[in-house]
Amino acid sequence: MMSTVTEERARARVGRPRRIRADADERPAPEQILDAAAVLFAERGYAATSTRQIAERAGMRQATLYYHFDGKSQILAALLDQTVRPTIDQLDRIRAIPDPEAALVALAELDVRTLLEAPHRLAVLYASPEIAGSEFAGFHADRALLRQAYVEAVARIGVVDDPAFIGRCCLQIVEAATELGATGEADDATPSRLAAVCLTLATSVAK
Amino acid sequence: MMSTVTEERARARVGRPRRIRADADERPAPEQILDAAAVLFAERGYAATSTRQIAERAGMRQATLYYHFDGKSQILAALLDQTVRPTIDQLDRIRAIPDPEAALVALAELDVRTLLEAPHRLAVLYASPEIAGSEFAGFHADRALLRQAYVEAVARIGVVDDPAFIGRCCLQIVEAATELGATGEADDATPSRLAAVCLTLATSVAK
DNA sequence: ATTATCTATAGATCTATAGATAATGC
DNA sequence: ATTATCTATAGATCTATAGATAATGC
Repeated sequence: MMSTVTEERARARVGRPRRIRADADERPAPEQILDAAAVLFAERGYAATSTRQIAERAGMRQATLYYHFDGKSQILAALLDQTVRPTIDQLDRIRAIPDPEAALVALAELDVRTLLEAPHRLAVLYASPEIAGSEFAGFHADRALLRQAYVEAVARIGVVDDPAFIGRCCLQIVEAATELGATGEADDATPSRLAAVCLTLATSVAK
Repeated sequence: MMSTVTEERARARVGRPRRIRADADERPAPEQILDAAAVLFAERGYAATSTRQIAERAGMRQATLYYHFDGKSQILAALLDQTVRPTIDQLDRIRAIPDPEAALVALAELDVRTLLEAPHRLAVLYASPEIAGSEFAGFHADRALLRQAYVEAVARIGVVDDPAFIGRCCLQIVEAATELGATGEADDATPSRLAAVCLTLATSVAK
């Protein structure tokens, strides 16, 4: 009964305390690790980032990472998942939008927003051979679902000859968001502008 | 005088012979090294490729690389240069094309062809944080020249409101070539198709 | 007892340099 | 003498595991 009156005091953490106290960061350790890793992976790449650097930035010792993740690749896999999950989860809702043009725009806008909000714009790694390995097969399968959704959306509009190609181009344009974000060129208007570019491509008869 | 009659016999190589004879490869060592490195960098990334792996594939011992290049980063720098040099060298010629639309198409087609012909489509590394370092500043400066050329080309056409943004999108579309090439989706028609997409973007009034 | 951390380290790298060596060139 | 290679290695990593330890929970 008295135990309910612990509002003010931060809940004491179970387990041996950290040696380097990253004070005021009350988030669970896995979240701190993912956040630290995202910054470093996006800044210098996956292979060039060591587990020691990740741990240091997360305020813990290198070996502690392995209590929370099975290995370095699992950390990246979790992060990559965050860059596609929100969009994937809404694909059905988007497919149900009656107006085909509105559906493509909705898909592109959502995707751009997801990429820009993803931890430290991790999608800069998308094209990199660093993530070609089979450890990341789950991510690649998800990204294929997304690509397919663009192709479908373009096909539904029904203007262009080759929806597979144009859908692919749309995905490419949307993923430009990450680079725009990284160089500070992105703002609130970016999602709708990139979506407008996709719509232009999907509704212009090839000359 | 007699020395001119050495056609048939392969010219004997100066220097200690290689231990592992990569027979029938008569190219100069630096070329063999660049070729080996391009394959590996494109397949697994820069940081994840060791100098030992490069040397092995090039048919020599790891230390031998350092006779020809100052270090691993110089190898990548030389390769990156090859992915932009042919286009950069022709920028003036392209700027001189009288018809603005033809100029944009020529720029995009040339660039796509350069990217597809570059050693093992090394441009897959373009977006990667692995090459963000200052060792590659020369490459980044060249790429900025290219980006500027797209913006200019779009501005010359004079249809869209925001040539900077649309030019940026064109560059992104052109660089899609590398990924298309890597997944086997590219063919002879790819340069003109991607160029057509750029033209569509540059000549469609935003809706 | 359970949890989350720590210290310490094995074993496998990796880059770059030093210095020897085996060819050709003159 | 010059060139292009080799062998050997220093010194600095890096990932992952083993096992100890310092908290809370019951």
